Amino acid sequence: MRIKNMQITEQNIIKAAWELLEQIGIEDFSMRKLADLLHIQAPSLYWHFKSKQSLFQTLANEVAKEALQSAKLEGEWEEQLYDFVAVIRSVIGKYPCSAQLLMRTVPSEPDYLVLINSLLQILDHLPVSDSDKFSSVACLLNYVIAFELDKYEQRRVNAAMKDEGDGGAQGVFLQSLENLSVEGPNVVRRMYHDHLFREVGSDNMFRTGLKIIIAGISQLAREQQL
Amino acid sequence: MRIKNMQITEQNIIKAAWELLEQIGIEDFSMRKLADLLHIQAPSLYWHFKSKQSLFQTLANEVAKEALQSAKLEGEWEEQLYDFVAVIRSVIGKYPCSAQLLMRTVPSEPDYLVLINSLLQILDHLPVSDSDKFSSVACLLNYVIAFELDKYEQRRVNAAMKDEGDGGAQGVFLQSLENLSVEGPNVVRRMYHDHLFREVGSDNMFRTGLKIIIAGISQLAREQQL
DNA sequence: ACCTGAACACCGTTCAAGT
DNA sequence: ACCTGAACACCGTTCAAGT
Repeated sequence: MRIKNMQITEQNIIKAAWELLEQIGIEDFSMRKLADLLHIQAPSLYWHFKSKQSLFQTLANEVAKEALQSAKLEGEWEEQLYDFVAVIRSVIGKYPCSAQLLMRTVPSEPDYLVLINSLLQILDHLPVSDSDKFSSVACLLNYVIAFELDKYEQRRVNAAMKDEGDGGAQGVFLQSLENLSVEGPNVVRRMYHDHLFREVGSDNMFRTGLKIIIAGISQLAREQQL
Repeated sequence: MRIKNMQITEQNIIKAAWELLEQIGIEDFSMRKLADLLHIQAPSLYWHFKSKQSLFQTLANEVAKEALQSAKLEGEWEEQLYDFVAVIRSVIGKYPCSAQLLMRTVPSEPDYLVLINSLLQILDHLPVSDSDKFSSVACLLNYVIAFELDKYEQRRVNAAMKDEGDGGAQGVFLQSLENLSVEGPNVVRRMYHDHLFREVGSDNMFRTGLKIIIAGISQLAREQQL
């Protein structure tokens, strides 16, 4: 007996799934817990989605869809690319665990394909081979997904190390940081002491990486033109 | 009773783990199956490794260690970077599922830190901020890991779609490819028809992406110098 | 020091049966 | 058409007990 006789539809399964991802993360996400949240039994979910994987695919596709809707394509191709990827990032930031979902999803869902197509369109007039365009788009997409993934991992690790003493993972990390047997300067340690690790996932770092890739694509086009 | 009285050591647990990853992939990897392969009971593994995650961390660290050993640092910084990342890629290709292992591992293991340090050292003399150096290295590392990950996914999906008719995932994919409701040219479809998707994971694509990022870093340094 | 047996608290998924 | 109960074949991990 369901509370308030609420209808179980694909749409509110999806809504509950986002909620659950928000609450417990993707590692602990289970079909049983999702069913609990909806006040139904776990096997019922399988009438609406043929597997957990296909539910995840649907969620990933929703992210792609929203990114597409939020995109505004204006200005030069560099600007278009920059803004589009920034939009993708903000959408990934909005939906919990969406970077992981996109990462483990093969881009076969329709909206994901349209997203890739839109990125390819921006580059289509550049004087480079199709193969190079493809590489460029893959590079950009991987970048934004991996960036948000790292951020998530960083937060998770920080949270886990929060209440530990010197014997914990934090202590081990600091120790190996100090004792790195490297020839030449211990650059990592220097950066750690400059609190640079706190910047992981920051807007500033995001922009830098994105600028690197776009400048690289630009250079590729320049070389072809000769 | 173990065959041939073989000693169970961390080293041969690790060896067996690589074997198991090779045989069944990371999705189906389990501590019980690993124990079977070693002819011991699953709980015995927990005397040597405190968790599955820590075993995976150790494996990831081995990959970093080998990449470090294989690296030869010669030439200009662009060349050093290019060669180093290429070496990392070849090592990832050698160890089964190592891209996934690196992806889900936070770089706290010593050799992984040394690896990052080595990459940072290559950039250390460039006239850019520490933050930019850090972004650059993160960009490169994410690139090579994501590249090999995509390749693995692509193979997995292709294998799964192998023996399916029009009704299967392949049919669905082709259909949505044809029917993409896009404004402007369907670039994705064009590329598919040019067999460009088969190139995913190719050496050629790898080089292109790597060149893009390194050219981008180069540009960053040039801008700072003014 | 190193290993096992039994158990705990979970999974994803299937399927006959219910309404 | 949509949902449930019971079950299958698994997981990771703990822990008292054995040698």
